[in-house]
Amino acid sequence: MLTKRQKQVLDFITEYSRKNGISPTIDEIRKHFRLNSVATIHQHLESLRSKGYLDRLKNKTRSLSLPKKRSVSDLISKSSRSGFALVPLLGSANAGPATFFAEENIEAYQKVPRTIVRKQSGIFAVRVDGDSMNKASIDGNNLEDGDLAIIDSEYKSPKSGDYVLAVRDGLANLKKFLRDQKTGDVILISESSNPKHKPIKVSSEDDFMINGRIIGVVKR
Amino acid sequence: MLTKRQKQVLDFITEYSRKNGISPTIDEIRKHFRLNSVATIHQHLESLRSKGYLDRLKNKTRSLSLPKKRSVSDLISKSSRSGFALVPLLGSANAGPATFFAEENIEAYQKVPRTIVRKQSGIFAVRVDGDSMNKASIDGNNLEDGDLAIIDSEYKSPKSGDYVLAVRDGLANLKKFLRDQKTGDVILISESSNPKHKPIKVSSEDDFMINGRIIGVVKR
DNA sequence: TATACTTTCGGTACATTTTCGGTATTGATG
DNA sequence: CATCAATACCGAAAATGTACCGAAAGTATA
Repeated sequence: MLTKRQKQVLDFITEYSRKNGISPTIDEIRKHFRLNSVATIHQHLESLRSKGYLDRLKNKTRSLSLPKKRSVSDLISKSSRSGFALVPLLGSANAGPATFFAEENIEAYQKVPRTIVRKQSGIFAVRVDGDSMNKASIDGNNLEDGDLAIIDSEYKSPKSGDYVLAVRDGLANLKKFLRDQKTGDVILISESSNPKHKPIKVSSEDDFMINGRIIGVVKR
Repeated sequence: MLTKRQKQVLDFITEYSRKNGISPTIDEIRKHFRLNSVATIHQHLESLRSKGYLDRLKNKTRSLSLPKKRSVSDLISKSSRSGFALVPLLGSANAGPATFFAEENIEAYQKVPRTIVRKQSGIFAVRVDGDSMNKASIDGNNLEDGDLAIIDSEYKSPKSGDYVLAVRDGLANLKKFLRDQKTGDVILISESSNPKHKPIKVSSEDDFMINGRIIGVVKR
């Protein structure tokens, strides 16, 4: 299909674009190959275009682009049009340290009905791990092992009775949030069939923070 | 596609907004680039807007905002740049009817290391349901309940010994594929610690089809 | 209304792409 | 072997696009 030189040029454009976020100018390509005329590169680009390996606009600088790969990005845009949102799944709650709010820790992008997720941003999902909340009810669903809890991370000042993702001493947990009327103390409840999960009273010295509210459940 | 300068301006706006929670004024952008006329910046903003990289309100101070669209496709391209692919997760194998190869049934987009997925297309994931393959070993991993099997759907002519996603009478199953040397018959094996799973001999009348080969496992 | 911003206008300099006519090299083919 | 076709390359000029300017006019808002 492609000649050796054409492939070299295409590879260079691909690499350059990946590194810099924008495509090179013809002259930059010329320099890279230590040629003397931009006309040469221009010809290669024209060949690549006619063979379908490259898209470009007339007379526009840095307008080279690789033809779309049909598959994934197509599906993505379709899903967001059709009543679903894609929210990042950030591992398990009730499990590891709460350092997981980093991009590297996105396991997957979960399709969630728009009936649950109405906002555009600030939403993520965590996997429910264990039985500590299996009697909690969110929109009629309880939170069982393996389910996904959908979290609104922009809701950080919970009211008594809210279900939240709480981080205490670096550990993330799904809990019911209660505030003692008199003392103002925060109490975290496990709503579980398993009596070993006791309420936790948060003292002011604790390294404590609410990471968001549970706004829905996706059953496994 | 953006020009170099346009990209610089967009990057500055993105950073500034992230840091300050509010977008910059045109004059602040001008200062940052040490230019002498706000008209220049104004032009860049107009270009960015017309290319869909920026939303803004007329005559409103600090009304620049990044369109929501960009986030997902950004993540996609980022994830593919950083050693991962996003593959659609199409429900459970060993479970329902094999009608799930439809777009509506995508549950999520799973991040999978490029060490497993080397191709651009034709890859999807299914959830392993049950213990029927828990003694199978794929790259040293066995297939336990809740794991994800990564399938290459463009590999439809398996060799004896391959692990495959097979569909028989409308039911999808993960199996080991064997072909009888003499008769040419196809036999599907469950590699399980549970002896109740018996080998299945496929007769030519069966509605039978190989949907792809298991190329990897993502442990849960 | 004062002032802080945004928008519009006309114009310059420079950067980049496109076009044109032409040479050199290679490999296949009658 | 001569020839043809395809590829790779060149230099220079023409055409187009991009980045920038200063000044003035228009809008939002305290």
